[in-house]
Amino acid sequence: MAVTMHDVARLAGVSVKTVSNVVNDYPYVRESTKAKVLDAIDKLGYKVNQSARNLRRGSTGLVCLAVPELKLAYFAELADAVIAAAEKYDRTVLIEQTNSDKERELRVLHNSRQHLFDGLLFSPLELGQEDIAQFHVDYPLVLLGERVFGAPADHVTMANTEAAVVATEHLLALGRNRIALVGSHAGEVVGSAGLREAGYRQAHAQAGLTVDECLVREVGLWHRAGGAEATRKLIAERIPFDGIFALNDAMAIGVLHELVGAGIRVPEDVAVIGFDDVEDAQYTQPSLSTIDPGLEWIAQRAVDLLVARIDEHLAGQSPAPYRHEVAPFRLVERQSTAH
Amino acid sequence: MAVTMHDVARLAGVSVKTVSNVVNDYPYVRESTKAKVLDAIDKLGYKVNQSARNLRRGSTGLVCLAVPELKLAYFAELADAVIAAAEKYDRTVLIEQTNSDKERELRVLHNSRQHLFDGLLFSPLELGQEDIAQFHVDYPLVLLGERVFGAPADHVTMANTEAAVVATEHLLALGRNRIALVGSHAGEVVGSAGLREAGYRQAHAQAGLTVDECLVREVGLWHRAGGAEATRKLIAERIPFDGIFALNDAMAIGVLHELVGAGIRVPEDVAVIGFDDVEDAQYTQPSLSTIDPGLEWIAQRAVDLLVARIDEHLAGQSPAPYRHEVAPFRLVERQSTAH
DNA sequence: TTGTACGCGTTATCAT
DNA sequence: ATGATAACGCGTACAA
Repeated sequence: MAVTMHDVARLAGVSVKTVSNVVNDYPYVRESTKAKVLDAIDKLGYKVNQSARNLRRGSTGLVCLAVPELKLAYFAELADAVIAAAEKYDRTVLIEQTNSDKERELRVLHNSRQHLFDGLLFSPLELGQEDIAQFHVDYPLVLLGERVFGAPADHVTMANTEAAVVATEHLLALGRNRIALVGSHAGEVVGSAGLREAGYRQAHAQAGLTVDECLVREVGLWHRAGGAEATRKLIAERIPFDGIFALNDAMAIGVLHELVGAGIRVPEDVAVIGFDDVEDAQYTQPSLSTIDPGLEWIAQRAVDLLVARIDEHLAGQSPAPYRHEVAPFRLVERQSTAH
Repeated sequence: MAVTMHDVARLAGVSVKTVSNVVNDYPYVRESTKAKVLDAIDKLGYKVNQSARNLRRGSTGLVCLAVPELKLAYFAELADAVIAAAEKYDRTVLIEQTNSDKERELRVLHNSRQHLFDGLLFSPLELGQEDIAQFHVDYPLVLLGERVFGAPADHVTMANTEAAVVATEHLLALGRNRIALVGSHAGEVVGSAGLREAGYRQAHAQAGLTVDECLVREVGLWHRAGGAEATRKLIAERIPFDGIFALNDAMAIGVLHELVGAGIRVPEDVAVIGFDDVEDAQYTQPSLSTIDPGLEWIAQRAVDLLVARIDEHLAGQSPAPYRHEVAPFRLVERQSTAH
């Protein structure tokens, strides 16, 4: 059977409270007693029972990060950054994959393992503005991404539209004026697709150009395969283009693969830019220009906010006004848009 | 305050036991009472308190997966596969990153959040054969990877040496006989590096060739940057080579990047093969030949074994003999080794 | 089929 | 500086 505080207390000849004091670094413990207790702990191989501690404390020290898919480099890097940020607060991160499944997103939010984590960092993909009521939960929640705005929760986003304007302007400045957009979600207004596409259009408008709609290519799931397929079609349909703005790096990688495979030179024939600045972008052939959306910043800020909310929640305070924070972004120029 | 079973019981006009019965799908509950209880649960928004349940049950339903780094595509894909496999058993996966830090690996194994998870799936990188005593833990443990053999735990591995033989033979069959090895760990015997290098050497020996030692390149951390750097050096030192076996795909991606960047044609001038069959391997330029080590199989099997051990542990049985299972692998031919 | 009462291992509130 | 004791919320003998 597992060894408990009582066992330790008995062996050390003290009360459980004293053992608890030692374990929790309560300052007013005589050195000699502390030594006795530590000795007993060592002898018995005692480990705190987290379940009991959690029950008593009413919190678990766990923070949940819910993302669509870890296989997507962006989310793997986000998870990495969140874990690092949470560590500073001595908190463990529980990762949930929602697999772009609405059911699962709802489950994370509601049923899920309630009371298992103290707070949730949620990056929804399927739930949208119309589901805003769902985000009314009674535990600390911080939203990531651009699917939902105005929910009763803190929200950390990136400057999608502004960054997309910069990316598009970068291509335009290269003298490209038939820039294909890869990754559009028709009819979407909020959401990364909608917001980034808006930037693409805005940059064109500001340059006095009209967008040729047959250059705007729909891709549902932003995976490499989608980018590759969109490019194949673009080529097959003999639509002329001299630039491609892929709405994320995964698709851009697929785009590059197809272009180079088809003997189209990048950037000479077609300049390509992505979005995310995933590590892989440095190692594509040619290396990929992209937008660094401030991932580290986002992770750090989101964890800061969440931890603050958790403390607030545990203290029984009523919530301070919700905040919406936007990460600073940066254009990263590499070979795929060199001149 | 959070709503408890007592609140539900009171509202439904039954005892807590009945509420508990309903919540846990105990079959012998009258339909009418069940309905009353469910109704009350709904009205109050009651959620089971996991901490209390865990304490009472003596288990948490959590399984921990400890990997070096999620940013490495291989581990992200492993995590994905493990989460999927665990789901079949209704178990949640807690991911710990050890960042190739020995301290952290020990912490996961020992201090860590004992009693927070029911079992551990551990892929060590720094701990090795000399630390085998450390693996003597009193909770269910399944080892992944090739750092430690003969520990008192189930172990799921891949056929490193055999697969490396196949990869090397594949290059040799192309007529390449100056094959550089990227990712060596000098002096390592077990461990992915040692085992795969052994396969490389074995294939050469079987073909009656001797390995030119200046083709064997050391890379500590198997990241893209390491592969790129090794390739740069190989070129700078003017060492002739017509093939490269990178010991994982991340390095192979770095290798490809440097080769193509230096104007060396792949596969015409230099054929390249990797190891892991990460999704990215399909999208490099040219696409990367590699070894599919049976990741899904590994994840599934590891979870099966772990869950079995957990059940055994909870039942208080003494452990059945430990098993060592080896996943089936497969050579994946792509453009980087086409002829 | 349902209710009562106790214990899981901690931490918190008092005392002393 | 330390000890006795009562919660925390749930599951489960045992009883009814």
